[in-house]
Amino acid sequence: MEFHGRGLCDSATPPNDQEETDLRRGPWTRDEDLLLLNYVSAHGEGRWNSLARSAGLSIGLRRTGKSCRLRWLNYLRPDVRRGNITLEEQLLILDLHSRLGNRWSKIARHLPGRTDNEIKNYWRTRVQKHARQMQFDVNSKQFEDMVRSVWMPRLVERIREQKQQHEQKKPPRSLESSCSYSESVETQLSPPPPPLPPAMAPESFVSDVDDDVCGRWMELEQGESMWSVEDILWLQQQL
DNA sequence: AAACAAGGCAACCGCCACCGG
DNA sequence: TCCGGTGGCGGTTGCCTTGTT
Repeated sequence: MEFHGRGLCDSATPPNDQEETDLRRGPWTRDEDLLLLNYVSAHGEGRWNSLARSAGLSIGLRRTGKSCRLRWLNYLRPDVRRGNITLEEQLLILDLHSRLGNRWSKIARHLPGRTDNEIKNYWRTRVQKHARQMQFDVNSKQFEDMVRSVWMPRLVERIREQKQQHEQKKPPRSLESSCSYSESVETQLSPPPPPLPPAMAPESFVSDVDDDVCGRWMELEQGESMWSVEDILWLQQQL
């Protein structure tokens, strides 16, 4: 879906007179984006409040420092990655969330190009929705256990299926040497994340993933929704 | 075609930790 | 030690798009 939401207004509709004299709020215009981009490329990140003051005086960017920072981090930063959350990313988010909880910024550090806001939105709109559909409290131990013991293995299964379909369409190519799931996460998604607490996943699950996830994190660009109707039926059979 | 509902996501808000004076 | 400024973080809001009736 091509959606700019509150994030981008057409610059042909300028703010009204009252807003001209005050700090602006709401959607950013293309002109504002350009001003911020130019300023950051010239002066670098950080010191957002002084940036806002300076830019407000000199180039007419009437935004708070907080607003500038948020716009830069979530939208304008050159390494921001857009598009669907891939199956591998879904798996990683589930895994990390089970260990870290709602520490979105920490989770985001393990997914290059993804912002904490994006991951948070993904969790709230997709994961919580399906938890509700299955009548689970998303904060319960029961839900966490099911994510680890049922949903994550299912995701791995789907990754495997996707891989097989992928390889049927492409000439075979050698994979990197096999490594564990956790190793693959640590090495494929730079920058290197801080050490995680010991995995709570059953050993069978961890070993299950070994050769399947390793070496393929960057291959599959196009994700799909986490749970289809078939998935939910399948899960219900497992319970 | 219009009205409505649901989904998705950018942006805001309030709190907190950190740092320098 | 205190205090104000600043930036980071998680929760929440509100608007646009898409799907359905």
